[in-house]
Amino acid sequence: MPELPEVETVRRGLEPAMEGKHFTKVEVRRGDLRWPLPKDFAQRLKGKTVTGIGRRAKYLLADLSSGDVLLMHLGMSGSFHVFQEKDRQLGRYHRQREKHAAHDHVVFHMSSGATVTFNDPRRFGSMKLVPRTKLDAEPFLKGLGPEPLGNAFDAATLARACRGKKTSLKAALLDQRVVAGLGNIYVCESLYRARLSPKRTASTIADRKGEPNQRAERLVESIKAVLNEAIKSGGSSLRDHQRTDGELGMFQHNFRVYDREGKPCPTPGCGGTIKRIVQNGRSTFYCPLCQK
DNA sequence: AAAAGCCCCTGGACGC
DNA sequence: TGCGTCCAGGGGCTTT
Repeated sequence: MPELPEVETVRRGLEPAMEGKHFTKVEVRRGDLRWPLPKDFAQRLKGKTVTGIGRRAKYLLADLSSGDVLLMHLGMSGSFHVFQEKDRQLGRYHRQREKHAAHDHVVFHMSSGATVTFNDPRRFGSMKLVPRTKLDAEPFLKGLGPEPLGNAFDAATLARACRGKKTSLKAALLDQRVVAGLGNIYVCESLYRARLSPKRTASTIADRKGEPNQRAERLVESIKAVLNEAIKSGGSSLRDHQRTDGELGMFQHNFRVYDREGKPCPTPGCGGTIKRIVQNGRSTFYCPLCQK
């Protein structure tokens, strides 16, 4: 489900509930997520204080007073829900949770009285405890490319990463080693805004020396703009993504191409029709007329 | 080494 | 209403 804007939305929702608080109780109802949680998972969290919650690409990282970092990934269908004591008193907890409670796999009880529930129907999500001193060597994080919203991500960086790549631009942008945090939606939307075809060979945004051309400039600008707008809207809610307060993200209403097969291209004067193709086994939506 | 394919899993939408 | 089929915001691992 969640790409960078959704994960960032979740991070911001978890922050007030968890930062500076300690775990009073941790329930593991189903430990068989993408990778099984270790036997001592709950025990290693209990009593520890969350000193901060960060994000790297689509990973959430909770820094703990024990020196561990709790690494969390939402997979395709994972979500976190925060309930305050007053929610429970008002009966909100029960009303909102009963339908999905079967997939509440991990529950954090925080010293603030807040309950943080990890729900994940497909169980592609994961959690892992890593000593902070070993974070640099963490395999899941090690190969990740630059953060697309960071200053280090610019046309030169992207062009260098795409230099000599024979694969499609779409596949290159989905590759987390090239740029970290984009997924199927925001790749499609970025390519549309940059007026670049998803079928274009990735290396064509750079010259032979790997220097960026004007396509690379446009693409980087589009990526940053789309992600920033999406974060402002609380992400996109298609099937599973919700904010930690249960409210929906709103960016799906701003999709220009994603999931809009057969609809008119929104580019003024274009007159094209959004097409769906399959690349590397995943849907791509684009306008064949104005995306070259 | 790079690129593409396979798979993990559940549920919703669709056609018959 | 009850199937069966296809599809889904990811990504590690395996194969080509």
